[in-house]
Amino acid sequence: MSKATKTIHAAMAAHVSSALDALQAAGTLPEGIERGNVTVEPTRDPAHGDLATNAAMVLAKPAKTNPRALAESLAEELRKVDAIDSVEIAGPGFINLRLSDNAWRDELRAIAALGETYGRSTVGEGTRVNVEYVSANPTGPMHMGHCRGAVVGDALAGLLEFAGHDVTREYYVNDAGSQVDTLARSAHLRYREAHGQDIGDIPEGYYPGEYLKPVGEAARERFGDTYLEATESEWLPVFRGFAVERMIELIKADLALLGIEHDLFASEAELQAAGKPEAAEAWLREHDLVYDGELEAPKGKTLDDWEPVELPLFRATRFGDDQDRPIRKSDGSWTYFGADLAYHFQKAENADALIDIWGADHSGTVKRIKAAVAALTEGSGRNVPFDVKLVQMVQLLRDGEPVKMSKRSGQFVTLADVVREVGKDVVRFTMLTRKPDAQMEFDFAKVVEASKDNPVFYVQYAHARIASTLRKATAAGVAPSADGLDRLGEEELALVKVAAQFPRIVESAAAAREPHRIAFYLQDLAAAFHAFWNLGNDRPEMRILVEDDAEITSARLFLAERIGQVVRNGLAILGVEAVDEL
RNA sequence: GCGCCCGUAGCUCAGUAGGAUAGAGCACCAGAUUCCUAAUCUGGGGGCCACAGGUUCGAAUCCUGUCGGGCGCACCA
Repeated sequence: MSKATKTIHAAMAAHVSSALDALQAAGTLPEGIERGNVTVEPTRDPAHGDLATNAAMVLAKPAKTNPRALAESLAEELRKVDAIDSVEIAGPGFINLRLSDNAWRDELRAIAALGETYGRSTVGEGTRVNVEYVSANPTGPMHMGHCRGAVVGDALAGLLEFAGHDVTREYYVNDAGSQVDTLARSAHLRYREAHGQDIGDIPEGYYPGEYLKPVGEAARERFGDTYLEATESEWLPVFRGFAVERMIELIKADLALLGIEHDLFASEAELQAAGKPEAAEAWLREHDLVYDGELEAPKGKTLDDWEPVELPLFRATRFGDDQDRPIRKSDGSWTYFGADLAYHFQKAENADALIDIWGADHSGTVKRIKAAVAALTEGSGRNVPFDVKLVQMVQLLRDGEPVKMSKRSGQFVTLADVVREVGKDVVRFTMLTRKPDAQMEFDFAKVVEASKDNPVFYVQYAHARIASTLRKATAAGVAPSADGLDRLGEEELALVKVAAQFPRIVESAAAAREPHRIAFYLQDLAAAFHAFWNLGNDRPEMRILVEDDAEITSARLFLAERIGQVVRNGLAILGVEAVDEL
């Protein structure tokens, strides 16, 4: 990023860093000191100034001096910086910085110059991150149980991209397990139905959902009566492939409603056909990470049919798991874990870091798959950071009453229904108004409510207010302009200070891999804007549009336009569209 | 029995890689309204950050233990 467009917080961090360099050059501070803990952040209390650094406190010990003395030298360096108005030492050794009003006005110009790239970061340094999310079994349409993981995964992917990573959005299709046999049988049943046969009630062990009827119809069109009288061993493989293909189309269409499009659908069946699990096993055996052994009977619960069997076991305990894990079943086929392990090896081939988004019900399997990736790192010497993000359940409510769902009868609330009812943007934003590892409620009535209690509305309203004001200004023949920015005072600059935080919020949210922080930030920004707006209620001279003062009006319009820009940029990360009218 | 997640205001939740006097909304109390969008606004009360130790300049945050809640613990997927 060029110096001209360096955002203010980045610039200040750089100034502190240069000041420390100067102290080292002068011998005040020893060379080679670890600065990782040095922070430059906004203060909580405006009385402390705009920014504070803990540098003196953190570095005092390794520098073998006391914090106040070090703070004095550092303060002296920082006073040389133009943008800094005052430097004060406070408390145990905080250095409080107050920036000049012009520095904040410049930030406004920077937002204007950078436009939709304001807040973009290069911290990702182009590292290739693979985010795997959704990965619902291809046996039916998406239901609300999949929704949160889908949104969180997609928003995280967007966030990492914005922070400078090269992101791959991947979906793992579990098309090799026994549930696909069930799908194929259910589809064949509907195929017979489509030929006019009376299939009666859907038997136990079949998927009952209506969504398979069109699949049966399509099968009739494709295959005619070829498989009507055939034996199961003849039609099963055909119907597996056919039904899975249809289900993936269905799922892609559902995801599209949410604005989600994966880069890659990785098939478990193809993975197995390509011999990836065998290759992984061979490699692990070479490195003594897989051996043949017996599992102990599970403790704390009694299994009547427990029999010790020798199986190929992965040494998961070596990487922190509670027991070693079988990669093949006694019949020689792959366990889910065995295939999943190979799948993660495959993903790691084309990525520098892996992230999985899972439902919380899979928490028990986190350790073994983390162990698998750790083993890959150990065996190959290539470090592949791997994160599993668990997403908690969503309780669906309608006016406070739980929405009944029964998977057994095939009656569940589909994602498509919900998106059609409340809209994509409401679903996406609402899913991000709580940190993912906390359970949340989703009330159909509340999420569409037009009040400030509804975060989606509150943020959109800020954007719409700005758009409306700009429209009104245009009609009155006034345009935004940076010419009168000097006229912007304390109240306006308070708003700029919130907006200016956006780039660092992006960086910290990306580092923590927590897209919900963007949603919370946008609420803060919207609140700051609404607060500024409300000043005009009691003080007409504080309104954006001030009659008989074109200069202040233009300057405030310039400000408003920039706030709208930051709101848009934030919403764009989350995949939510900003609206100009409500 | 073991593992993971969680415990912050009456309620729902934040808390920015350990920072200064722990925040917001709802609810409650007291006020405001000829308004660029009142689709509200201003102010106020309200906390042993589950509990007890520890680490350090400093802990809601990190470590240990206890209590309480949730989830998981098969060659399932």
